[in-house]
Amino acid sequence: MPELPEVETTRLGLVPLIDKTVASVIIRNASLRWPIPQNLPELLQGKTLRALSRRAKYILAHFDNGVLLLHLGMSGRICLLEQNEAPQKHDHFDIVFVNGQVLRLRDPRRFGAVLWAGDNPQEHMLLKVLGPEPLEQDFTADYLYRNIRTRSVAIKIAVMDSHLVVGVGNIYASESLFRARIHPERPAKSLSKAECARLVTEIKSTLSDALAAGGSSLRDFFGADGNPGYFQQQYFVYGRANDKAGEPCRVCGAPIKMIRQGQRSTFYCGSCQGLRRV
DNA sequence: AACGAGACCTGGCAGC
DNA sequence: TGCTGCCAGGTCTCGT
Repeated sequence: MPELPEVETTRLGLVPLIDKTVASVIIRNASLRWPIPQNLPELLQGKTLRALSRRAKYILAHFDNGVLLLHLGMSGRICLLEQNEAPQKHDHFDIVFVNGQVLRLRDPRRFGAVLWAGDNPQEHMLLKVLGPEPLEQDFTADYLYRNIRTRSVAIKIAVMDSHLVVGVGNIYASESLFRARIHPERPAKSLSKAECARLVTEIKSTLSDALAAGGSSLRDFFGADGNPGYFQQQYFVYGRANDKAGEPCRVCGAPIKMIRQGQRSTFYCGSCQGLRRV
């Protein structure tokens, strides 16, 4: 589920909780990626949610006394319930508000996180090492070019590195490289400045398009089934091949290919994304 | 400094 | 039907 658009969609869905006060916090299973702090109930009880922001794939919930970090990992989902419901198997964490609304984290694989970052979240271990936001102005062709010049890893691996730029997950790495006509196995440092410019442009537009699509599915997102926002999306390459065969490229008709990079699946069109300047 | 592999977990599905 | 193995949207940590 959670690539950047899902996280942002989740954040927007929680906005109705702003200015609501916490009645209680329930930790059913603290063993996520890092343990949920046991003192969270005392920290949050009686405190009011003042704002919601996002950094990379972290949701920052700003309370009177500090910031709670929420990360969805691979399989996490946060639901806003209008009233309490019986928890299901993987419902690990609730924040119950005095008006009866409930923020509930469901995460089968438990790669997600719920952490207390105090009143200086930008200095938190996990946040202070992050690269620029892809949609902000400081993520430029020049920035990318300067920061991959010494890196021989494949460009697809590089753009998924959160120290370089945040928020580009496995789906959008493949999609952005396709749209920029760059082969995913190209060594990062082999990209020209013009290619960096294309890639930056396409990362921004791919994520913007996906955000718009995610936003459009907001109404469904917190429904009983928690429909993800991807159902109406048409990927150029992601998921359009397996080991044996590929569906035709939407641009040129050549079969999409699938390879493994860094233990993840990568999809590309060998014709549109030819290996040049290696 | 940079890289690759391993680690954390559960559920779903293909193949036998 | 039931078992086995592989795959999945993330990202930190460790050994080289």
